[in-house]
Amino acid sequence: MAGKRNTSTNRKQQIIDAATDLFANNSYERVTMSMVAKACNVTEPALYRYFSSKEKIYEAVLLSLSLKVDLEELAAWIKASRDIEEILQEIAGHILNNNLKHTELSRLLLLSSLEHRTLARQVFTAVRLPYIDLLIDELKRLREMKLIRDVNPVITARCFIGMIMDCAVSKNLWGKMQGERFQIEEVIENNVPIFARGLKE
Amino acid sequence: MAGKRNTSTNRKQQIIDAATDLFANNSYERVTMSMVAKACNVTEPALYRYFSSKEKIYEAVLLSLSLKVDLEELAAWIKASRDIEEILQEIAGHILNNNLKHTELSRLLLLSSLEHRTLARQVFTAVRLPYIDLLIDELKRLREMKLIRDVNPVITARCFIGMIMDCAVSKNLWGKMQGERFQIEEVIENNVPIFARGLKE
DNA sequence: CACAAGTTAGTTAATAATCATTAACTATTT
DNA sequence: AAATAGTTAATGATTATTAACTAACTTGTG
Repeated sequence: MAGKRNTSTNRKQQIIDAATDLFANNSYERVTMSMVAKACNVTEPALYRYFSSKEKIYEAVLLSLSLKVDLEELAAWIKASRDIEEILQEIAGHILNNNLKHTELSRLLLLSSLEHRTLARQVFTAVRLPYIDLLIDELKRLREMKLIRDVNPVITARCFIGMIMDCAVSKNLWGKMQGERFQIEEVIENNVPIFARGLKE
Repeated sequence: MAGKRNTSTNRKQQIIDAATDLFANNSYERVTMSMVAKACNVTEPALYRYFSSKEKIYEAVLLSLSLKVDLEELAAWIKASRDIEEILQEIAGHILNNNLKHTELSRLLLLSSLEHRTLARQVFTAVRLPYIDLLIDELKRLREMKLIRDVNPVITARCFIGMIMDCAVSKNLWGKMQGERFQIEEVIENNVPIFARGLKE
């Protein structure tokens, strides 16, 4: 009945992918090994060949997510700019389109940070903090050049990133509300300029 | 051994209170009937006299929360104002201090909307939507008076409320980050003016 | 006022389902 | 033949829920 076999690395990645999908839509405890196994077309004990526990699978999922956050390119691009609106635009676009284009990710991260207290910090650090730190630097830089007002860079950065992440989550979660459904582009186009204008001197 | 007995209404409220606390700090599946029972100093089957299932307890918790959102007073206050900054300030303050002063609540609501798909809409409607609708009206009003720019009121309102709710959640969740811990007042004082300035003509 | 009869609030003990994990074994690949 | 990828079947823990019973209140009637 069994037939073909998969290679170890393939299978491992398949498990992570399937688990990512599941954890993004259900809480940690609601995802069962049976669900993961079924999604991979194997039996539950097969999973234990690759991960010693459910917790380890979860950790692998988080790790694979944080690896995807690479801000090198974005940072380089941004540091050449002197316009806060352009900078915010780029950051928002990067969050919404590049890294969190699978919007499951933003859900997963929020969800995990809400329920797994110990992992929350690590998740936050891996995904949210890099953006915040980048923006803090930019705010300081522009402030020194007197291009923006004297705001608290830490609070402001946290707030802006939070706003964008909330958009990412809300969009798919609450979808059509008040009779209207919006595209990410519309949301950025409307909100980023508001924030940018408020920062300008 | 048994001794005193509690009245039905007292006990029911006690169960809801205890469950609110538990659901706010653990996900739905992580909260067990045993935990709820212990918190109420009764045995598990006793809970079934008041609620026919765990799900029903959860629903009762959500219901009791949504009942607490009363915007009458806030709405009256706000409609007298012609200053967008003042309006945003009041709304933010109301969210952060009045309704979500037990920050567990905001966690619980976010968490539940993230994992219980069916209840998500109902939770959203109960807690988030009233604020959004109120702000939409105000934005339209001020726009007609040419006091703010021509922005999409729905997107803008959603975004602002999302930003504030994210602050409420983030504050307690991630607490001290980047070496600094902020008070809600500081956060409002920094962010609301940015948003308000960006909206002004 | 008394007090039996019924109702309500609670208990202990059992049930059935689900879940993560392990043991022991088999088939496939190298 | 050695190593790897997978299986079936069992285990033990936890869980929500129910059954069967008991103690404490309430009420209607003499």
